[in-house]
Amino acid sequence: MSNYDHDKIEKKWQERWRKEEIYKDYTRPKKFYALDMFPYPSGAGLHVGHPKGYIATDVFSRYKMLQGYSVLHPMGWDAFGLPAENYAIVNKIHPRVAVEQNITTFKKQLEKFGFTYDWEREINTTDPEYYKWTQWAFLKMFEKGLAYQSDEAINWCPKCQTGLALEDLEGGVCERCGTEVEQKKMRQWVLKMTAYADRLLYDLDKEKLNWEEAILEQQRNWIGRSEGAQFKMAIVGSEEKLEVFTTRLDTVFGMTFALIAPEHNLVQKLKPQIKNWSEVEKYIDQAQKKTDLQRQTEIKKKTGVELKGVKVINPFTKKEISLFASDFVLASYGTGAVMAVPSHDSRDWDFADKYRILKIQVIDPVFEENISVSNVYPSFIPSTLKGETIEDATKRWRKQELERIKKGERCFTDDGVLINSGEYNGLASAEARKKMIKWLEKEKIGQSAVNYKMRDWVFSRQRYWGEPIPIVHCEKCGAVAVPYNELPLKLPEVEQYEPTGTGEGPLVGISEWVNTKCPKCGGPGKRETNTMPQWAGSSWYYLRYIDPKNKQALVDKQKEKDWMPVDLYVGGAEHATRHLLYARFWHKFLYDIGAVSTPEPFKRLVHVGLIQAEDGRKMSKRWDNVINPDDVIEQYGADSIRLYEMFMGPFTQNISWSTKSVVGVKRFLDRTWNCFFADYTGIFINDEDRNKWIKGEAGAEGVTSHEIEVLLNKTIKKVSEDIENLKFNTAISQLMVLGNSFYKVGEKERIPLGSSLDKYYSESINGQRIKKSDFEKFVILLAPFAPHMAEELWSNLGHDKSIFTESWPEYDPALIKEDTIQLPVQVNGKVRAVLSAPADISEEEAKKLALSDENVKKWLEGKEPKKVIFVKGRLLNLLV
RNA sequence: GCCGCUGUGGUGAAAUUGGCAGACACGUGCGACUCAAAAUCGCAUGGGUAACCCCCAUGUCGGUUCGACUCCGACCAGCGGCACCA
Repeated sequence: MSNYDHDKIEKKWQERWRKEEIYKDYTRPKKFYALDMFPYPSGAGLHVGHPKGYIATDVFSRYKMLQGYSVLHPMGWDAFGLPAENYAIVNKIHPRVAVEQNITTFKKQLEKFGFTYDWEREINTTDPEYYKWTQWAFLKMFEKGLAYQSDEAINWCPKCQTGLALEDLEGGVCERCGTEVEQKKMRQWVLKMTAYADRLLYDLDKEKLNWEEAILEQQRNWIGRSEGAQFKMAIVGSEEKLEVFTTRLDTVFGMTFALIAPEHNLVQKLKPQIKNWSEVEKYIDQAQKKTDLQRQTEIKKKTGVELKGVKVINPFTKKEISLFASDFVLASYGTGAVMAVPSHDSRDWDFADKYRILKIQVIDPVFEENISVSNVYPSFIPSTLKGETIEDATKRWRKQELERIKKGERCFTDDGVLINSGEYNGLASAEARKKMIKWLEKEKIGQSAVNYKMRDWVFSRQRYWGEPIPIVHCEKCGAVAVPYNELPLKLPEVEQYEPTGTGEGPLVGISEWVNTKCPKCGGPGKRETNTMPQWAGSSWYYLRYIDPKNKQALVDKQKEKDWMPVDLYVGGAEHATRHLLYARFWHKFLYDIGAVSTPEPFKRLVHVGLIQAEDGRKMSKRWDNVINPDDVIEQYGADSIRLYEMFMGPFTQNISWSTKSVVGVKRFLDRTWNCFFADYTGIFINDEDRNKWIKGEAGAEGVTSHEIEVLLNKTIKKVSEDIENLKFNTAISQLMVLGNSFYKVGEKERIPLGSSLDKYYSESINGQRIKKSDFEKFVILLAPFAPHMAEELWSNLGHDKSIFTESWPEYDPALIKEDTIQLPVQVNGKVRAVLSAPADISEEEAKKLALSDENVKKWLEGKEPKKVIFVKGRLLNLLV
């Protein structure tokens, strides 16, 4: 026996696992699919934060294996995209070469953790055999009219020199490089994600996704569904109509002007009528020059220009009102024009203030006797003062509101009851909206309508390092799909892959690639030179792991059914509205064409908390605070870093790394080893004695006290539950409690490591030890977290087969209850004594016991308790 | 501004979901072992108090309750998302 040499032992087991492939048993009846968000192999290599999520899925995978599941736990590389390309440009190296190098580094680093990845299923989004199916899916969308070309203005990053999707922006700047984006009109490919908006929203609930509420909420907000009404207003002296969308049709009688986006084409159409055209034109010019960022910083400063000579008729009041062009109206949302009700919309209020426009109050913040509160204020209860009823508080609040509104101090934006609204007076807002929509329908000028914040997915990039879009442009036939049997359409090798800046991709320079035949008519055609965005390959990769070598289909249908949906998906929260939205959309499309069998890809999603540097900042080369896992593994071992990252705090929380704290789990592992296998534990008389214990020979088998037996069973229960709930930190702390108690069994006989042996050998050794089978249960519980040490212990305990062929221990429900408990006794709610008592002690008994306690007597001051509160097995509270 | 999350020792954090606040671990102090140091082992460690009984203590203020880290209300601070979406 010897002390634990983590480096040697971990390498040994990793080697054996690779050889024996014990994880690749896919024949068991129960299946579990554990998925990590695959990394982007950057040049910097891994820091200790990256593997945290991988460790979690690995712990879960090993736990499920021990429970008898076939577990799919794959890994791959998301290697297309701007960062690889920019890295390649800076380092003057081809992106393909850079990616290959980086993957080698990443893989080497990951392998040191002893993960259960099935590397035969490794995928790489830049592999033509992989992106063939990315292109295939695109063509399917093209076939169904879901991939289309558009010339709308889109977000353009002048530094990355490419168009971007809405999801690629962060507060008006490019998410990658932080440059302010511009609006640029250009030809681009767009995926019709909005066609799936409702399903993307409703399936979050309907499919009962076990996702964190925070991420569900982010998706809901991002999709941003608004229900309302859309209607047309006549323009005096013109055939044109002004169509608006509103969620507050109930305020329509308060409309005192209307607003239109400056770039709206109706403005151009009304030019002959507009008396101040030069002024209007100037405003449009200015508005177009503004960046998103400028617009955002100017939120409070509303600007606009009246279209003089244009009058719009409010269909409800038949009154003529003015029309203004203003850049706070978004051309891309709704109809690009809105009705303005200054009394009940804060933006219209600001605008009306500036241009001195009339405000008419049409909503009373009140409820009449015959209208219930919930009808008017579904989510609002005014705060009450001391002793005040809700009714009183509502009245007081209403009075206050009314005064403010009358004084013109307050813009009231909640629902209420209609006033100044003709026949609709007295109706609650919600009811009024319904009736007004009916009226619009009857008059045939409008109807109910739904709008989304989410936009269609701008899908083309004017860059080199991405999947080529498999389309040929033909003068006669237009955009024609590359035939399926010609896929993959390979990305050609080029000398120059720097962006052109012209709005065309760098591929445009390779004439022998660009010039081709039209697949339809055989005439001259030109290939599409835009490439797909980074998010394309990651939108369906989890399907390819299931069937990575398939040449006939994206995934085999039976295999897909066997594994999908993903049972546990772990990754960063930053993907809430990007990857996770795209992947769900892509998946739903594949579902619709019958390629997959489930409407949702990820049944359970957990987001991993970031590991920050010790200084609390993000780990980054820039701050020189990066911790490399290789160094930690070298010093403390893979099991230690695995255990530490799971133990450092709640899994989903951001926590700062602390190298100092790693020694805590390292000590725990060493103690576990030293329990029975250190050179001189003292609890064995000699190696022969130890071997007897291992073989279970009579007289050497040891005893487990009832106390420890209870603790062991409790630990089995807690560790199982905690792993299920990804509460790894408390699972480990429970394992430590159990481990410490094992260690303490032989405490008196244990020799401190490095001590002079003579001194100890003179003392008696009584050979106290626990039963081997109980220690083995503990080792299995530890195995998902510290697999290397568990295997080594297991083999030292006399087993030939891997510990992962064993089964997860079950607890005995009879043995998780303690016989005696520490019963707290309170007097007037304060603990005055803690008494040892049988767990099932009755109230009478407990009271008797408590009344005999000195300290309890003292606090009772001789009085008889007026009331006794007894919670069985919990506490006793005496009130006097 | 709107939406969501979080606030507990010197530090990372626990708390069976309303029942002994601080499990487990880091750090620190003292002790054992050692010529010495490291490692290892033991004891202590929220604050007040010399100390016990005790008193105070889970961001702040209030409420419900026999009893609140936990539930309710208001506020404060921090983090994340969205941001003129009509």
